[in-house]
Amino acid sequence: MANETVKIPQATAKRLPLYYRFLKNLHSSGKQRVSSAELSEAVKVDSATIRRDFSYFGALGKKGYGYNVNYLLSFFRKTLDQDELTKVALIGVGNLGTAFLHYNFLKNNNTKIEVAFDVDEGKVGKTIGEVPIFHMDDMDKQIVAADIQVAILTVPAPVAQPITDRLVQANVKGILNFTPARLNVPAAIRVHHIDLAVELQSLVYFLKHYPTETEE
Amino acid sequence: MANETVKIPQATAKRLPLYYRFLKNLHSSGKQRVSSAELSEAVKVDSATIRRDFSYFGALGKKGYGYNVNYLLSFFRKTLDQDELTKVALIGVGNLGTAFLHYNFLKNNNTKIEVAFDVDEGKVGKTIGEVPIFHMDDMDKQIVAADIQVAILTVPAPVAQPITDRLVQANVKGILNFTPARLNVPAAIRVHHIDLAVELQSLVYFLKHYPTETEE
DNA sequence: TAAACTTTGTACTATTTTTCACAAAATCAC
DNA sequence: GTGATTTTGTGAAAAATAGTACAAAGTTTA
Repeated sequence: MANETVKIPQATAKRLPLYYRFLKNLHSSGKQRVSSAELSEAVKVDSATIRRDFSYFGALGKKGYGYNVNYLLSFFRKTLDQDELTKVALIGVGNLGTAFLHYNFLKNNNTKIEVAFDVDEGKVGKTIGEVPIFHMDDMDKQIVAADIQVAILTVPAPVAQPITDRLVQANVKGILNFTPARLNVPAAIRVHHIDLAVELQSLVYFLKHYPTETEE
Repeated sequence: MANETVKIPQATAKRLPLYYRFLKNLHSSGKQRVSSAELSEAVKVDSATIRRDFSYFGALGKKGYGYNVNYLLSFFRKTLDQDELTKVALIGVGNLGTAFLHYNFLKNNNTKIEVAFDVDEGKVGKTIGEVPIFHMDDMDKQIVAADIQVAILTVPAPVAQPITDRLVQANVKGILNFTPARLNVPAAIRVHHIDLAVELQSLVYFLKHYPTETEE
């Protein structure tokens, strides 16, 4: 499962999907080769950092030439397990949840939202972006049955923890948490936290206190 | 404007809004005092890190006692400029944009979405969450007139850069970018980038390659 | 073929962030 | 009031991340 030889630094691992997307862009625009300097310009990451990131996977480039787009792309496809589908459930079909359902993650991606859940009877039974919406009461059963590995949590904050407990029970391994709640989960479960209000506030803080500073 | 004595580390600055929110919770639940250990449990940040973060602002706590919730709260309110309102514009009233408009940022916060823009004539003229929606053609004029400082960018990727150029022209100082595009802006403009697809992909990568590892 | 040029991969250095661990100061219990 | 307990604030160490600079190895040009 963990099939790389060396442990990749977390900071690097977070940039991989970004690299992958830009490589896809380059590929579809017909580009054959690319240098770390060009890539740097596009993704706004220092070119040395990019070369270092790539080097964790071995020597992927050629001196004086750069990187072969096709080679790099197929390498990353393997590395990011683009061939292996990860099944996702969306919990909470509010505005944010609906945005996710329309945002078709399946395209060229290794994740697919298979099912969505909500308490609103007006939504249950409908389909958004080809994803069927079920009632929250059926969540646990359905998630186990469909062998869902990841949940996107877009529910009101007060119910975030109890629902999380149910997700853990249902064998979910990762949670993308959009609620402001900080979730309590066993160590084996991975939670990524995206807090929209905090993002906006911290942007404002930086604006006021770091007048002209380097980027995030 | 930059009114703290010392430069606060960026990592610390990003945690401040989080601390602030949990302090508000504690306050409204009637708690008088709190230790770094308790806070650590709640926000999932190491207690030593919390103490260090606080210490950048001076000695806010009392040994053997902890921190006074009221004192800390009013201190952070000042520090985070909760009294000073930052005006925000929302560009692109799709699903994600609509989610923002319903998410009433005004409550207890220092930011307010004043106006929204879209190209869809069906949306122009309407109001969502008390925020009026104007046509994109009027954006530049309106943003200058309303003295908007921050823009939330929830538009399709292909138009992200041209719209950004207009925002820069209109004197916007910060952009919260939800499009996959990496924006080119002058050094003085701050861009925070939240890439939903990348977040999901990197969660999946961590799940597959770091079986039981520490949190993000 | 040879000289000029390009670009990687990485040793080394710098910076940032986190954590340990403990003295000092205060609280708490009785 | 006194001793046990709690908890901060921070020096120092460790860990993580980023950036500089350059030899090496290739490409390109002519």
